Amino acid sequence: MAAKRTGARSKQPRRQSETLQPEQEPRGEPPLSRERIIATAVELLDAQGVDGLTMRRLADRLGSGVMSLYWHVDNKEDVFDLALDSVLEYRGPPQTGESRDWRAEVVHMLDDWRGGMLRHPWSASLLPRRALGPNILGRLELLSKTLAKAGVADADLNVAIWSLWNYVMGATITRASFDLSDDDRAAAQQRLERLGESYPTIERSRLLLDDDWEGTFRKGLGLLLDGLSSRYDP
Amino acid sequence: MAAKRTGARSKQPRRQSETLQPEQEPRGEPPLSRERIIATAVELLDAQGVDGLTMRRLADRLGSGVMSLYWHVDNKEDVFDLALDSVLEYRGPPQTGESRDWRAEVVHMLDDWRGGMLRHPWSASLLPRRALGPNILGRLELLSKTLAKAGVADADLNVAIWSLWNYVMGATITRASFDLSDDDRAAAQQRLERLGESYPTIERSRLLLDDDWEGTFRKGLGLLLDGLSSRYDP
DNA sequence: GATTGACTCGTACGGCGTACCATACGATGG
DNA sequence: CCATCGTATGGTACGCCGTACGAGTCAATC
Repeated sequence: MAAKRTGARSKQPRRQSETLQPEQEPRGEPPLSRERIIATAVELLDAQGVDGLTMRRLADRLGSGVMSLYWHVDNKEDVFDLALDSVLEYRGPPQTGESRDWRAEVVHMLDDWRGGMLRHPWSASLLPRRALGPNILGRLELLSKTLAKAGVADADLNVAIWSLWNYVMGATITRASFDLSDDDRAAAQQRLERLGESYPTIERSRLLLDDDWEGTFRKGLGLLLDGLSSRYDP
Repeated sequence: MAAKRTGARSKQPRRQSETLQPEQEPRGEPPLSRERIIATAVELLDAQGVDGLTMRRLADRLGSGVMSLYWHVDNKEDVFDLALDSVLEYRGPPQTGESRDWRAEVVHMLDDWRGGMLRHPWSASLLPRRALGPNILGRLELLSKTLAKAGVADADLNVAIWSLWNYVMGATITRASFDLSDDDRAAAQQRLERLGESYPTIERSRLLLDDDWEGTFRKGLGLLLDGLSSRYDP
């Protein structure tokens, strides 16, 4: 059976010229490492989306063999977990630690969280399906601490946190998905126009064409925090 | 080439006995149809999750060849779209149409929406990634109409709708994901205990062990609607 | 009887994740 | 100096996937 396989262009074995000493890394690729794998995975995910990440492509980008990856990571799920956590780091609010009110602090962290996920649109929909990594737990801890300091009673703390979580996740997943396919909105608009009589109200309000994601997010978050405030610090 | 394939138990060509008229469908499998394919896909998704649905398994369950499916559906994505929409139908509020206040109406629809998705836990995380089908558009239209009738100004309508959407989607996706893996929570608890010092507040509030999803959902939704009410019908 | 259109499905292709195994190489220590 | 061993690399192969292609069956029609 003659191999019909594609190129597999032989990579010559590093031995390019013995007179020229190897310097450090002219172009022979730095060695594999967990960190480099994750960074490259994030690049690949940003460029090609969730389905675009395959172990083969990842190895290609790294200039290595596929199976070499498995020395550094357990499996593909592991790559997802690590890439996801790497994108959720939080450096904290910009100013001094004490001068701001709890509401500004909360809004800043949530906004930064959402921003990080939107810069890597594959991340939002991945987050709920994976175990919670250290960075997202850190954000929850900070949120928890801020709200507690603001006077939210222990009994109501979890409701408040999960409500904010739900809102941010829903907003970001929705936004990231719509972002990926602008034509979906065109298609939806067309469908709406064809079936105009079926959906008069959302057609009139141009719900699906609303472009002001940022503003809508902030205002909705405001509604939620209003609900919180009216209950806990009238 | 001897067929090494599995069973493929030859379906005799319906011609079983000309004296006995064919009844309707003794056990020869009803014929393939778009509807039967979708119903079976939903069964399979419920039983095995998103990754459990493959065209081969689907065909197996239907007692047909794999490629026969492609006469009735375009491709696997099509199957997802149809299965998803089939799960999002809304039959409306239980009582007479006029007597209830807008808030009860909204809560009922959103609760029913969430319930439907949780009965099919694969559906929630699928919804944002696919084009909006007629059933979910119908829900948005109803929501839109109810809020408009309740006095929400046109300019604020989209913010209100998207906020509710975000909240419901976030809550349901999160819940459905946690549902799938109870051990995630055990693992998270363990991690929290090992790293107790890193996350004291969320450990103390037992955030990740909170079991009252239903109650948390309702209370958070209450917060959001409070924010809405305080603005639009003080 | 020939033709057509609706429907079914076997085969095959390219791609996937990853198990298994052979290899290469620096450090160790006899 | 050679043997051994831990670290790291990667080729091959297996079983699974989605689906293109084209051959087949069968009822209705001419």
